[in-house]
Amino acid sequence: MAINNLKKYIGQDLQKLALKYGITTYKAGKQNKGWKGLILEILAGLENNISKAPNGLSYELKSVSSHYIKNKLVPKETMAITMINPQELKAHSFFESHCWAKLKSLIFCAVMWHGKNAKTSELLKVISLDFAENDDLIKEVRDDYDFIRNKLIINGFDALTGKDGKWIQARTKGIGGINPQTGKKRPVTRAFYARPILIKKFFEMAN
DNA sequence: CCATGATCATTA
DNA sequence: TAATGATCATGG
Repeated sequence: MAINNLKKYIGQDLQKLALKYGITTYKAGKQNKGWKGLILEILAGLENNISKAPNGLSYELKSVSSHYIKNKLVPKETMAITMINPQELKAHSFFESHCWAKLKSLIFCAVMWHGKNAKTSELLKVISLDFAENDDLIKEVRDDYDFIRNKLIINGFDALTGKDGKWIQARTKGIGGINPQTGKKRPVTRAFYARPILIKKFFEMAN
């Protein structure tokens, strides 16, 4: 079980493990922002399949930067869920979506946040969550999804913003910057993100 | 190029 | 300072 594999590493410095498995954490003064996620996938026994969604398995592995405030674990940031494909978003309802497939069964890792550009990070906590289609929380998340979906259908992809949604949002997520080959700006893409209050809920549910 | 792994940096 | 938008490395 992946959970137990991960729990063995609680309290350890993930950077040392990343080094051991040959994962780049920094390069030319910039951080590989995904390194924590990659090392956790290896530690869980997932064979680091970077390919598309279903991870090949029945759950989704996520991590989030957190810190302790008065002995309580508090998420610092939002969490990326999955990319938005405009065609698929139009065609699929929430429970048919990739977004739901990833959310309904996930393993959630809290990692220590040591400030911006910190090179070290310990694994704090590993929890697993399973949702049902009739959970109250899921119904509200579905409402957010439907809102975003309707906006896409009516106003188009460009009308979406990160402001929409109570629990989840449609934020920009892409490689960014300028394409050195063409000199043009790279296309803007979006992804579903879980807002911090949703992550807090996850922590509460695990208690 | 695009999707995956998220965090960084600027705005409001 | 919270929230939104921009950005980085990797691999198929």
